Amino acid sequence: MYKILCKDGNAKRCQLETVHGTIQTPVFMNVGTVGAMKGAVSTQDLQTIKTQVVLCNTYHLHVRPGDDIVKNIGGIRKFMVWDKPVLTDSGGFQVFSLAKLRKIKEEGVYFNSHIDGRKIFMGPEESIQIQSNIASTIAMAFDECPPHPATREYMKDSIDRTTRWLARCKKEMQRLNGLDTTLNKSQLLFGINQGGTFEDIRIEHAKKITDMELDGYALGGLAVGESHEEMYNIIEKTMPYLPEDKPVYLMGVGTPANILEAVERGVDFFDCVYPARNGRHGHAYTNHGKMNILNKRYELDDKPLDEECSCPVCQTYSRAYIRHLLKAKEMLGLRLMVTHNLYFYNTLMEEIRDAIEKGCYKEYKNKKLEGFKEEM
RNA sequence: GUGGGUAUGGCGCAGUUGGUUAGCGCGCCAGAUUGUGGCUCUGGAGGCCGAGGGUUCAAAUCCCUCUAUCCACC
Repeated sequence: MYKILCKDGNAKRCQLETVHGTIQTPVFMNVGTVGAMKGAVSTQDLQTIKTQVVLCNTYHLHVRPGDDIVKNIGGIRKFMVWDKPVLTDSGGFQVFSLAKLRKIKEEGVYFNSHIDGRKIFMGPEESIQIQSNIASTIAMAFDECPPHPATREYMKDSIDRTTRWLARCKKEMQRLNGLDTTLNKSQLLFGINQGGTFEDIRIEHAKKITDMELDGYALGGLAVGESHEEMYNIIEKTMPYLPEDKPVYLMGVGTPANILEAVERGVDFFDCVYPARNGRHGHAYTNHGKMNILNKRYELDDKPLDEECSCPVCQTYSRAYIRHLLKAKEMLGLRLMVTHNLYFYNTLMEEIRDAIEKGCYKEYKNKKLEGFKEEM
């Protein structure tokens, strides 16, 4: 079901066939943590901005509305009215991002809910059960995303536990996919490689999880504070130890430049909160770099966010108007910014796929990176 | 008209018994943010403290006059 269509250097143009449709890679998954894109972007809007996969979060959906409710309604895709693939993150990242609200034990993680403080236990089995209830297309293994920097000792203990958790995830997934009551019996499971910036730990871990024969693999624990060079180095050093006939997902990354570099090193899947979060905060991504629309210089600017962009927002609204909406804290401003940014990212991925097919990825990448450095 | 209150950056306010370069919130101007808590954080600009005079080594702070404004009463 995962096919390599062509390669250009290490850059891969592939497709992943799933029960919910075929994903063309490299792909940027659009983050909709609680079953909704932030910024009032509807799943109807997603059709026009070329979204292929929506990423939801296990922990967040478990806390609210509850995965039992999602299952009762018929799964997350029916719930949010989105018939294409959905990937659920396992809650592993919340081990990192909600560090003050949790305790890690061998059996799993004890959280205090960020909503009402109540105790929540999530281990590998629970995470997979929740993801099965949500009925996403792809489930992620429950891991620990270790902090950066971390000592060698901490990192070794952490990835050993993550490996043990992965075995439990796989076992639970096999059990659930065999039950008649399961909504998506073809749910895929991706394992997550960890090891921080320690090359040898990364490689050792990559070998171990490759042996466990999962449907796909992810590089986790990157873009958590290390430099870009360290991140690119880890990708380069680790990729040879992950199977080439399986998709690879670089979790939580990143900027358009990060994505261009990672694709060149063979990565298929990406996701990042940047286009949505930075959009809400006034940053528009354009072919000429990142623009802070809140800056005074755009007060009277009647040009679109990006003159080379053909998204519905750029066809209609001016920088000055969008700036005004954000200043006035109008919801429409957030929506227009996020819509444009997601369209920009999705279009970037389309161009990347096209460049790989044409065998001119390197030239495309360099030209693109030059453009990002230009001043508006 | 009488009595009382208040005048401090664009707005709203702190400024202790007078004591070094007058603070705070919002706003403004910038910057961060990488498997999302519609957040949060970090910088920066901007004030002859209503006007004039006096007391004092020293006044946003005490005294006098004026101006503006608010409240109550006639």
